[in-house]
Amino acid sequence: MDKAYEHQPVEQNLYTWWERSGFFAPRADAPRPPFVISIPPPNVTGELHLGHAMFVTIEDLMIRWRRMQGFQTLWVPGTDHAGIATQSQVEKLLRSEGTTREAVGREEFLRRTWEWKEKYGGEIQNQLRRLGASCDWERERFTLDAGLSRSVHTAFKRLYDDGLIYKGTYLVNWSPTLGTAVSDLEVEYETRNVSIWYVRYPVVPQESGDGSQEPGAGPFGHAWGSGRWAEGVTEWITVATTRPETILGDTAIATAHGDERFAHLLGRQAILPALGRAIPIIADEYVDKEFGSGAVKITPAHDKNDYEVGKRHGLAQINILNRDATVNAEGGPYAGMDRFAARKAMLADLEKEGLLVRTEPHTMSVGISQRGGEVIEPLLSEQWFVKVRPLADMALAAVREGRTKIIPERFERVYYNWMENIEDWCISRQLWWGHRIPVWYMPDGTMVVPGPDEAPPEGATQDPDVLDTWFSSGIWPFSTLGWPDETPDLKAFYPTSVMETGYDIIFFWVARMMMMGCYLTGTEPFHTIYLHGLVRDEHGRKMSKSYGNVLNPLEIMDAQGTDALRFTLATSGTPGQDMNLNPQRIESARNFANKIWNITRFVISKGVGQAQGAAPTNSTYGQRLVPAPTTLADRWIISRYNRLCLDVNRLLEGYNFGEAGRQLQDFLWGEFADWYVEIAKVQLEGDAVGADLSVRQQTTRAVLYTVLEGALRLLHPYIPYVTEEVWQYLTRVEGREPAPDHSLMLASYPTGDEALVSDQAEANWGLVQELIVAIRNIRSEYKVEPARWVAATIVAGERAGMLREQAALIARLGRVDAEKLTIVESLESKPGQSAAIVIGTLEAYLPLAGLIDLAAERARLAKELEQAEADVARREAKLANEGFVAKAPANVVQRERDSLEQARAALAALRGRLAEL
RNA sequence: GGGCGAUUAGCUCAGUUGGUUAGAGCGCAUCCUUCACACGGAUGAGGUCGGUGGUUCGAGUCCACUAUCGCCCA
Repeated sequence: MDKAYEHQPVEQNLYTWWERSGFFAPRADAPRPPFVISIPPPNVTGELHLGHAMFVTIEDLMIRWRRMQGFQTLWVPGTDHAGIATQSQVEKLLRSEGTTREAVGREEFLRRTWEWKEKYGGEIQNQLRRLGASCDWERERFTLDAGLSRSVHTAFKRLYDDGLIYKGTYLVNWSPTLGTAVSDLEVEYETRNVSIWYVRYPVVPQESGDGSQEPGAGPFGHAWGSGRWAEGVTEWITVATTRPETILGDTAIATAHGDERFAHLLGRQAILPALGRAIPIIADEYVDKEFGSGAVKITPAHDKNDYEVGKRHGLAQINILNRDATVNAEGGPYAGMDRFAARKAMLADLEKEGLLVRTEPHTMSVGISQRGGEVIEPLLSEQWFVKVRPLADMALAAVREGRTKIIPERFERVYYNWMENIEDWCISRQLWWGHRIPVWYMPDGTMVVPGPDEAPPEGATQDPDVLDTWFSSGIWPFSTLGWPDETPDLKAFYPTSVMETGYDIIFFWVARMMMMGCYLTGTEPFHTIYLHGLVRDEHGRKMSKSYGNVLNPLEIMDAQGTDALRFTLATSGTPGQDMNLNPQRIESARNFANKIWNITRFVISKGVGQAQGAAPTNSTYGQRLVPAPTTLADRWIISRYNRLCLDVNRLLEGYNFGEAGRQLQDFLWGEFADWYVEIAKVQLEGDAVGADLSVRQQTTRAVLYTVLEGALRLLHPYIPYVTEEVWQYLTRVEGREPAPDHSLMLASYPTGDEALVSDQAEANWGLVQELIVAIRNIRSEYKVEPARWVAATIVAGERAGMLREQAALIARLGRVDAEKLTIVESLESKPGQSAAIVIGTLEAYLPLAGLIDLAAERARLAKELEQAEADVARREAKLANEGFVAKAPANVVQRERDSLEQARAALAALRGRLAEL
């Protein structure tokens, strides 16, 4: 083994070996309970980012842990066709070739997109492999593959036949640059500083009938743009609007009920600027008297609220925009202009005609396309919708009744709130890349929805639109297992166990899977939803290319290793909480991998492992450890190890992956390496070999082996590569070919044994540790050269016997000369020129002739005395409190009494010592 | 407008049902190239746990209010 761990040569070899050996596939060799995860499918042409690294880390952690526990684990991988994202990429490519998708036609466009997918799709899968993902690649799926397309078709047909899918003309969110409708979820809202314009409309004089005019002409016949359009008008009504161009689509002006300012105008008509159309002045509950001028223009085809008002009053819906957001023929003089150009032109004309009363600054929430970033246009168009209420009710019940749990729990409320207020889901997209809506139209316009295995009728044409990508993602947990067919996989692995993903797609994806799963399969698609937080930069900023603070997981893996990245992601945060990723933490995690490497090097160098001829798989402490009396230190580390096993299992069961990982690191580094390895060096001393090893030496080796090997198992789900690599070194027997399945990832996960946890061993060794640290502290404070072995006298009362047994360790680890270490029950006269240590009832003296400055020693002890006094006072007060003694649990009170006793002893000892000096 | 989260050491974060002296990593100071590891070891400094009030024998932890920052929904 090299001196330092080099991840580069290790990772790819191990992964290839694991994958080729079929370790990732569920094992059918014995009846085992299943544990199943469907991967959140990344965009097929996407590139790995930290969000992917995050989900792979957590999901692989769960999968490897459950696999080692003996579950029949299946992690289904796959990719998503990502309609808009992929189509945009290919359109960009076409543009660079000077053409467009419309120009090349649908068939050619799809051919090009598949070509694109073949070229760039697949990269992401290899990147997931680099992360160590132990998913079953044999079962990999793609949302647009034949099987899944059939599932999508089946789902559509079922919902359609059940009356849960309908087509209709409604106001939808329109993305002009993408040229498609998007769902409510795909619109983000941004508060913007805009202007609000007050525009006055002429009111039709009472005597002039219906007020109809020549198109475009003002009330007295002057043309729009003449500057005289409003000449002669005597009565006006002023509205406030942020979108003057939509005046072209106005079909009413509304005021609040009972607003006296407008009472006399109700029932009369106003004349639309530019178009000269007469529109009614009405009253509606929607209008807020206090807002703007108190009167609002109503444009039912271009605003959600206006749409509702329009429906209440039977107003016409006039669509003034084309699909590219240019003004259509309804816009009269503005036809052909872009929506924003039309706004400018309209404002200029209003000004010219004297209709623009004033302009005020205004803040409002603007709908932005999540994908393209442009302003979303509410547009009236014919689309397909899912009637979600019945589905949502089933999905709600599944969580309410506890059949599906959400972790962290607080997201359950978010889920309820959304499900309860859900609106119908617009599922049609005016795109080409995706599942084409399986509806055909006969020449007479009749709709036909054949099943997936039926041919569409002769002469029928298929609906041109495709389905929202989330529609196919919504059935992912079961479509990937073969649904609607009752395949063996579906029977064995559905419903799945855990859905693990970021909380940012709880509505987009998780909620939709719940709805679709509950409805189409009659059961909740997973029992647990675990939501992780978002990865941000070290100062909590969102990572973005424009900001330049993006960390690339591939670069991190190259530089620090996959384990370093995984361990950092797994242990830096808590469930559901955003994580500020500090690159220094990744470095620490890299160092941890190196530490593991070197601990193993040490253990192996001591002849543990190969030389023992160990048969390690399924080794446990009970079977492996030489059944001989062990030292206190052995009992201590064995106790700590077993406690760790119990704690880690408990934490993992509770999805506390971070805490479990941190405890593993603390144990392996802070206890095993920092203490037990040093202890082992002492316990292994002597030149015996082979059968001549003393029992103590054999036991030490067994403990080293057992604890390290167990810790590697515990850590494997976190850092699979380094643990597997060193485990191979540790467990392989020289000259013997390992079994083909000799892999840490298939070893059993340690459970821990309560019987081996010893509070007494931990307390006793704890005291020894404290004593050693105190000796080192004195050495450090008095600047004793490291090479100098000091003398020490320890006064330990009834614990003298226990400490005497540890004399060799105290001497070595505290750098005390073993010849000059005395441990006594009590001491008549205390040494003079020496530094004193007081730990409860235990005292120790280090004669440091020539180094002790009496004044300094007095000051040092005085400081400790001060602390001891405060300690005693605090405990006395606590125990003097009747409420505490009466109400606190007995063990807590007893512990307090014991501590007080110790503190008093320390106080007395310190006072005595100070008096002597 | 409704809801959620965060606020703990210089920085990034832990702290599981309330119970000894609140922890880690990085950074900092002093020392150590002792035969597993300088990607290391030893020792240490550093925090009135955002604020106020409450519940309790006891609050970083529970409750109320509040400040700041962030997010979600409308």
